[in-house]
Amino acid sequence: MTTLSTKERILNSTEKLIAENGFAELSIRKISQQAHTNLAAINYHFGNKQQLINQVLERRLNNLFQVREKMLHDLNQGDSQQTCNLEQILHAFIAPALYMINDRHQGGKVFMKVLARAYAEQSESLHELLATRYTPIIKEFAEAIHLACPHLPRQTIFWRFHFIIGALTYTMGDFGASSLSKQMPEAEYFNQSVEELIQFAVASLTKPSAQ
Amino acid sequence: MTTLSTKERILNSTEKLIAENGFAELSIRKISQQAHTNLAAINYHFGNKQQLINQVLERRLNNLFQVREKMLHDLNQGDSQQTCNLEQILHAFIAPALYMINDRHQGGKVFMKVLARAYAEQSESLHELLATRYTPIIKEFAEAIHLACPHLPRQTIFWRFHFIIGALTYTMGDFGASSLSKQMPEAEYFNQSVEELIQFAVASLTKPSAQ
DNA sequence: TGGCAATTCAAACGGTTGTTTTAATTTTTT
DNA sequence: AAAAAATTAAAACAACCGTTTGAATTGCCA
Repeated sequence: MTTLSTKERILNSTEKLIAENGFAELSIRKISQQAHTNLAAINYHFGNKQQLINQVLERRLNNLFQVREKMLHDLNQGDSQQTCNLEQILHAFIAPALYMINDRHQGGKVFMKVLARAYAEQSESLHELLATRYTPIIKEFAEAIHLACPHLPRQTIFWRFHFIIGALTYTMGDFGASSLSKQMPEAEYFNQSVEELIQFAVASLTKPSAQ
Repeated sequence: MTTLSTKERILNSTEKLIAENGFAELSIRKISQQAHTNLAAINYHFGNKQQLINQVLERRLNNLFQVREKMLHDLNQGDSQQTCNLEQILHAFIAPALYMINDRHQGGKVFMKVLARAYAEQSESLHELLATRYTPIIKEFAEAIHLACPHLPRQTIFWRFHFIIGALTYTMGDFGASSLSKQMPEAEYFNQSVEELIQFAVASLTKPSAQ
């Protein structure tokens, strides 16, 4: 166990508290207590509560989208035709998010609940973050899917990709609370959910659109 | 405009405030103000804040699941084989939720955001409500899907139905906040989302599992 | 080692929170 | 019309909220 800086301890504690009790019960007093620091340290390091929450989101989202983008680009690199397997594309989008959950050391498991909650709260800062910084990557993925699924109209792809993101977000927030997880070891449940979600996404994009 | 009872006005105001600002900013003072009543009226009619929130959830969920169940049973009635069209089954599950959103008079549009937020907050009362009262209906739907999709193992169906519920929940919470909606009239956007989501769900259950 | 900057700390600020109490008012019943 | 019950209202409760202030402490560079 390495010693963490005050700033890091505050970020980790905030993440944990949001995941456990939601935004409604979050207070900087509880945060400072959990982080074994003083109340004023939060305002000193982050300005105010909202900016602290923003940094909790940014810290991990930057990493997540970076990994996704790298995995997608590595696919294009290997395939000279610029068109790659649909399953690989969806893997590049879904797996980093779920692997993040399983990585206990980085605390990603905790963060994914934070992310799901921020979605639901329609946090302005999160919406802005996604709209400004991450839409380019989302569009890159949509474009790659379009190349892999020429049988589907562009608009249908946007819709279905939207729904896939929904299923992913919902599943991430559900981890640890699902009744299914009690029927098998957690690790097995996790691995299965990754595989099932990817297969689900592939299936949803494979069948030609009706009409 | 009929005159509503104090109790109804409190329920409606609570629903609206959660939908607009989330649970984090919800206070019974804002509720009583919006409902044009006194602060103490809330505790008088509902006991405390949490019980009020529970009733907000129950009021509409009871109706939603009732409609879903009726539509599913009507399908089984008409089809003597007990096996009915997959699209019809998914329509019976998805459409009532989205129609609820579009029904302004009943305020369902507002409620669906509340529901999406309660999901994300992992509200204990909501989880209990879903686990005790509504799992039977969920299982009925899963069983109907199983009959309509004999090519898929039972467990795969449970997974994919779970993901479909995720996509539905995510979409419901997204209404009014999506950037897509700005590109076309709201009514058209709504109708299209219903159709696209059903087609998405059908597609995800049509392709045989990859094994 | 002295001095300067960065950080931590305790204390207090004004406001808001959910809930309770007590009195006034309305509605219903006798 | 009188009495009883149900409902609304105003006021106060203690507890907690996010933020600020100013002094104490630490770490770092000269």
